[in-house]
Amino acid sequence: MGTKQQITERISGLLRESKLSVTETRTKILELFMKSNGALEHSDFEKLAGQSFDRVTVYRTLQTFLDKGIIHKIPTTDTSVRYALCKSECSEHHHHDHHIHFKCEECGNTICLDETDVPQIQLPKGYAAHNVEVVVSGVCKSCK
Amino acid sequence: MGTKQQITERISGLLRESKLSVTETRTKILELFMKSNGALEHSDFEKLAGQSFDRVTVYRTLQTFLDKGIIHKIPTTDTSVRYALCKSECSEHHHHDHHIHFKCEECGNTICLDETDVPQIQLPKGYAAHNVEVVVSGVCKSCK
DNA sequence: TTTATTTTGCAACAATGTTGCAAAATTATG
DNA sequence: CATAATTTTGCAACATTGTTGCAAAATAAA
Ligand SMILES: [Zn+2]
Ligand SMILES: [Zn+2]
Ligand SMILES: [Zn+2]
Ligand SMILES: [Zn+2]
Repeated sequence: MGTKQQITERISGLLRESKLSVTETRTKILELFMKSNGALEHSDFEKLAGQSFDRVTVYRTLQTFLDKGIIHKIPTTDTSVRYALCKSECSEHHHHDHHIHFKCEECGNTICLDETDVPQIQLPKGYAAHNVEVVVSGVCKSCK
Repeated sequence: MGTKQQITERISGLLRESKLSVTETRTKILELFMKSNGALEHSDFEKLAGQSFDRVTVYRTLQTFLDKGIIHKIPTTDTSVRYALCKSECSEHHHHDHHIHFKCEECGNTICLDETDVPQIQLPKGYAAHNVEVVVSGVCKSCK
């Protein structure tokens, strides 16, 4: 992972590449993403940081990161929305997250399985697929 | 589909099989599901019926139908939750919805593709899969 | 019909998400 | 570095969504 100093510089670079001002909140939120090994949901940010963020700022920050292709959303069957860091291939107008997601029923953690490709889906005639989202639930490595 | 009379009787039967009282609200909500060819989200119910339901009753009704295996949830990347009727194989303690879902980017409609099986997913070592959710987005038959 | 049980609707509340705007922070410029 | 231009933040106020307790109403059982 590197030293705290190196991470901070990596984050600054990432923000500047996306033409975003380097601010304290954005830096801290990206740090949280990098430290956590899973997806985060909105309520996590206000807790995880110890310090409490302004809710509005968090909403706006996440939206900005989505727009810039820094993070992506993971579908759920509850009302929460989960977010995870994108890989470097994602950019402002194009997400390239060709991986599936796994949600552990034990620990509740949701992770990106970057090495697992999304499957080909044979749709009925007349349907055109642009994007395929796969979320597998079960028991993860650590909880087994 | 059958006459209105037949549908009402079918609904009564369904409710009684699930050991639920046959009430006006439950009947109307099930009618909406049967009439609509796609998934419904919470806000749909209060509009679609013309008449306005009590919000609390709708929440409780949907939760009851979920518990009894009458409807299932469909994952989304926004905060809304979508629901669709289960096939007859689903029961109180076991859902058997082995199909994928399709969300049209044009009309916004979400439908169950009952004839399309969920794919086999090869997970990394150490992960156990219990359930696989697939949501394909694109352009549907009608919008093509 | 009467009684027992379940369901509903209301009120009150809690949680989540949005908007406008002035103050603060960051970045660009000379 | 100092100043100006731009972007971001935090607050207030509001809107939407979801939850709980409880008495009244509806349904089912006797
Ligand atoms: Zn786990
Ligand atoms: Zn991911
Ligand atoms: Zn369509
Ligand atoms: Zn379905």
